Parts: sequence; structure tokens; C-alpha cells
Amino acid sequence: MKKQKQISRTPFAEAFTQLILETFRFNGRLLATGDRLTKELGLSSSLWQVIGAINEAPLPVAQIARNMGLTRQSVRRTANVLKDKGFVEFQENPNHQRAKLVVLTKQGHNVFDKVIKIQIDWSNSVAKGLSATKLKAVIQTMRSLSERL
Amino acid sequence: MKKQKQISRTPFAEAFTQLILETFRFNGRLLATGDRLTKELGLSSSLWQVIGAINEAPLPVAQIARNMGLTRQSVRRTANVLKDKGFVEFQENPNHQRAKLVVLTKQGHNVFDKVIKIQIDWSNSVAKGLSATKLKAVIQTMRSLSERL
DNA sequence: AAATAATTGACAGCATGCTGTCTAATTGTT
DNA sequence: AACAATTAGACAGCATGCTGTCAATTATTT
Repeated sequence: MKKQKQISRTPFAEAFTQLILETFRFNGRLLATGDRLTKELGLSSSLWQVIGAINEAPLPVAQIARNMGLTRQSVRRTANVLKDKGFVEFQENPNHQRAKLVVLTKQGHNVFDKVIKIQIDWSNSVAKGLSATKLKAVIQTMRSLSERL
Repeated sequence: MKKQKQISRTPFAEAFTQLILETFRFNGRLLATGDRLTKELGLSSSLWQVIGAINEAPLPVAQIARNMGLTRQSVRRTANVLKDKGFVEFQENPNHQRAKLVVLTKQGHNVFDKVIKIQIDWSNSVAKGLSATKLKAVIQTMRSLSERL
């Protein structure tokens, strides 16, 4: 006779475990799809994320990193790649000598507009049967969980 | 006067974009927390995920990879690390000469039991104010979206 | 049974997250 | 104004995902 487990998961713990695993999978799929859809533009998920982060207003690397929940080192590398590709440039920051502002070039703005269009088409193709309300509920739960970690 | 954007996001596209970014953040947080909680056991998120995948029954590397939505190459590397740490061993597979079975050692079973306990404690500490039902709804939406990618 | 296709392992190399350390610059405190 | 604490950049190296290729094995088709 098989020994019984002493501790058993509560229904919440069970669902939470599933959610974690599904999040890992979903994240992987999103990255793969994002890379695929923007490859022809010379971009990848990490690149357009940073471009998107400075679309409204130029920011220093460290600030971008905080906004995105990444380390400044990793965003810096991405920013350097974007600079090499001609999508951004570093400009003097009147408020800080070292922390230069990452600014979209004309080409950068251009490519981001294309990304937006791709994203919108993509969203529409994915939208069937799901409401914005439902997505918002998901976002809220994820944020709520995030805060507890 | 500023030029008006030609295409604007639908509410769904807006929420979808937010969901994508939140997923990236949530994923990062989960990995960081998972690593932190199992560090003392000599594990990391990638390691306990694979251990968990063969807890019920031994499987070959390629099968584990398919189950987890990863490439076999990446799971293989993880499996080799687990072997070096003594948590798994490779055993002959009666059905396949090349594809050896990844099997938990006694130490592997042992450490996974500890991981389970940690996960349950963690779940309980996170559970306040959230129901399993709510999490299930999130999982379902994520799966539904995953399938469309 | 033989030929072809699919799967697997092994190896190499890239992408993008992380940590750690050192130095320079900035900010906050006294 | 001087000192301490924090922040930023630069560089090094690790972790863990990916792709690509080649040979060996297994599965499928004819």
C-alpha cells in the first residue's frame, strides 16, 4: 500500500502551481511570437520593448530599467544594440551628466510606428471571443500576485 | 498642432499590450522568487521545474521538453546539471536505445518533497484575498490566448 | 526488406535575463 | 562646504532560453 503524502495542496496552491507553469509557457510563446512578427523590421521582443518605453519621452537607461522591472545592465546592453542599429541615440541630459537620455531617432520612430501596426493587427487576430474586460481582470490578478512576491 | 495618429488601438488591443508587458514582469518575478526560495536546497527555477516533470514517472529528455514547452537542448543541459548535483540519473529506456530515461534519485525525491513544502507555504502566504476560482479563470484565459499564437 | 522521414544526442554559438565589482557622479545630511 | 550614501556606467562572467548542424537511431512508407 502506497504511503499517503502528509501535506496536500489546498485548491489555491494547486491552481497557483498551474498558474506559474502556464505563465512560464505563455511568456515563452509571447516572446517567440513577438520575435517572429518583428523580425522583418530588424527587431526582437527585447528591442521593441525598450523602443516602446521611450516612445512618449526620452529617458535614461536606469529609468527605463526601473519602469520595465529589469536591471539597468540588461537595458543598457539592449540600448547599445538599438544604437548600433540606428534606432536610438544618446543625448545630453540637462539633469544628469552621466545618465544620458536614450532618444528615438527618426528611423526609431519610424520602426516603432510599424511595430504598433503589427501589434494592432495581431491583437485583432487574437481578440475573437475575448473581451478587454476579461483581460483587465487577468492583468489585475497578475499585478495583485506580483505585489505579494 | 500635433499630428493625430492614423490608427488607434481598440480597447482590446490596449489591454492586450498591457497584459503582455505584465506577463513579462510577472514571469521575471516568479523566476526570481522561485530561485530565492529554493536556493538553499541547491536548486533554481529551471531545476525544480524539470524535477517536477519527472516526479510522477521517469521520462526521456525530449519528452520532458515537449511537456514543458521548451527545446530538448535546453532541457538536456538542465538534466545534466541535475545529474551532476546527484538529483537525477539516466537509466536505460527499454523502448529506445538513445533516449535514456531521466529518473529521480533518492536525493532527488527527497529534495522535491522539500520543494513541495516550500511551494505550499508560499502559496498560503500569497493566497489572501484570492480564490482558486479566480486563478483558474486566469489560467484559462492565458491558455486560450496561448493557443492563438 | 529497403528507402525515406522523424527523432535524439552532442556540440557550437547567440540572446537576454542576472549578479558582482570598480569608479565617477549625484544627492542628501550634517 | 564636507562627508556619506545612492545612483550610473563599464566590464566581467553566469544561467537558461534559443537556433543550427551532423551522426545515430527509430519509425514509417512503399
